[in-house]
Amino acid sequence: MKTFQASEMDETDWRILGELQADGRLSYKELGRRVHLSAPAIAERVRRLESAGVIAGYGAKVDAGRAGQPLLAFLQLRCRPADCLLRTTTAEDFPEVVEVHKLSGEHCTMLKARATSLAHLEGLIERLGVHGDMRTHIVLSTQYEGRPVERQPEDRPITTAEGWSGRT
Amino acid sequence: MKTFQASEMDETDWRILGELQADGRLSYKELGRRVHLSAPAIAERVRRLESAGVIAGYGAKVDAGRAGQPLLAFLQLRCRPADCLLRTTTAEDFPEVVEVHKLSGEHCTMLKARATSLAHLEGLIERLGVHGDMRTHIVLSTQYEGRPVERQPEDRPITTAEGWSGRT
DNA sequence: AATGAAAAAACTCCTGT
DNA sequence: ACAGGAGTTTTTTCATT
Repeated sequence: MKTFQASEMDETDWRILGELQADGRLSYKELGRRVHLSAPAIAERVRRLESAGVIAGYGAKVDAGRAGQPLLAFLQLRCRPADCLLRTTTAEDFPEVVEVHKLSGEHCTMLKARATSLAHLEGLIERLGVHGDMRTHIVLSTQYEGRPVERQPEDRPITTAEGWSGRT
Repeated sequence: MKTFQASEMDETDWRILGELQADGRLSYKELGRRVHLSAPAIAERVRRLESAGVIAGYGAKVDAGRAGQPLLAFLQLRCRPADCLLRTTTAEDFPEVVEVHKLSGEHCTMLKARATSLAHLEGLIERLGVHGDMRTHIVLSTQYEGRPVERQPEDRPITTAEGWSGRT
């Protein structure tokens, strides 16, 4: 493992990252053509990004709807600590849950789940509900998902009330 | 484009889908070895999944944290219809927003956003806030994300109160 | 980092079952 | 619908500048 900081990534690295997120099967040759670098130069940069863990792997993007799971929902769970979902169950118990995040705030967990039908979703909610209070948000439509991670612009100045400015 | 239903996917198709989601760069030969099929047979199945849109593409998986964006937040927005986010802005205005979903319920939109720092996140929230009420959920840690879409088990029977059973 | 050549690997076609 | 093998193309890697 290399010590490689995100801050060391130059514009070319970000372009490579963008291209590879859009098409993970690009050859070094084609990738080089797009970012104006030779294949060996590309190969070295990609290997560096991989060994630094910036590129964690490559995967097929599956359209869940076309794979028979058209329903998407966000479920906020406020567990009873005694039998919190994260302590008493395992990922295999809920194959429809595709993301699990621990949250700040009153709801301890945010789940993202896919289901084949409303009946399926209903059953899932019922199975999850025993672990605590739940707030369900059914997605009507998705504008976009899986947007590539890209370079962020400089932090913009934050408007601060004059009387409360942090340090002068 | 073929008329290809998700219901026609057999166990082998699901295994292929699983392997390709885990590693989108597998060769047909290696993929065939794993699911016990020859390379030509695999190639045909993969092409069928691609042209049916079940496989929407291939991409590099980027570790946002290692790419300099360690912060993740879910933002629920209840827009004023007049200047709803989805009507008055474009994706380029908010590169930190990686997902946009329209929701049922009182909050019309669920956003997922990544930021480089708390100051950055603060600025983002401020810029988004002008479009309506917002509820912010900062992710403390992510248990998992990007779980592969997999075959769902049969719908389990839903417990129904006797006196309210739908049809008898 | 670019170029060019050698080596390796992948894909596809074809035939047979 | 699938397996096996040969041929062809592409990709990767190495040496050199």
